[in-house]
Amino acid sequence: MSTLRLATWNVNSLRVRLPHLGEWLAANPVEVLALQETKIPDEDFPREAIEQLGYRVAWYGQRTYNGVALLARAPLEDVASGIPGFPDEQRRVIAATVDGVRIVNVYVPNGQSVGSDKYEYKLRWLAALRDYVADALTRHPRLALLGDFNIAPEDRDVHDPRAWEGSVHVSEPERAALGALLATGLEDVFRRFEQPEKSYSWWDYRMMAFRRNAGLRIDLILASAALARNCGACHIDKAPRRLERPSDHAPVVAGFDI
DNA sequence: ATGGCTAACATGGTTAGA
Repeated sequence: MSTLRLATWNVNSLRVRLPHLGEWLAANPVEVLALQETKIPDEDFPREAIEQLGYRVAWYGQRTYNGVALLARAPLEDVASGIPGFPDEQRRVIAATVDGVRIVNVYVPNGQSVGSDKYEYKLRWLAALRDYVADALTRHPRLALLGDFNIAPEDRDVHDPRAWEGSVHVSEPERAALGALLATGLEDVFRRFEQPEKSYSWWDYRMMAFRRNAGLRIDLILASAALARNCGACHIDKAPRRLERPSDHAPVVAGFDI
């Protein structure tokens, strides 16, 4: 029996956030960390800088946009990039098996605005992800799907549900797509535990949104039943959002007995 | 009021994020 701590963090440029990443991992030596929006082409990935922090790493990135990486203390096995059968130039998914647990790290498309081409892409992308995860679950009973989902699951995950009503990140089709993901046999482990009211993981850079706690909870850790039942804790760490030049997202952490 | 910040790319203004 050991503890597997999983974390997810949209760093909004790994280059800019490397100092924060080093500080955070020193204080929070999780076993696995899923990063999104690395914004670095594969050939320029700062592998040595990550390894010096004591982690192995697998990455799948591109210039300027998107990009994901998986950091782990233990070896990353059966690394897979993208969604099989869903050709996509945008690099948003990387998966690996760590300590016998399948980890799928996702950066779900933003969707821009309801009805836009990007919104339609987001829904198509989520449908493909559902099929991918459903298939993976048949081979990996212990599976975690974590990352930036760009969907607030419920109104309590939104600072001002009235203002956001019907808009991208909360619209009914997006929430239905998240529901279809959960229906494959996954659970949002954050809600297994008592949490502070108005818990969010993202705050706009503008209008002093962080100081006003005007945020959304869109960064999630979903676990299969076999994994979720052994989840001992889950929390959002707001500390890095208070630093100088922060990411607009905060890390989310969950611990599992495996 | 569709702005407001931040990052990338480029080296000033556009694109994108959420």
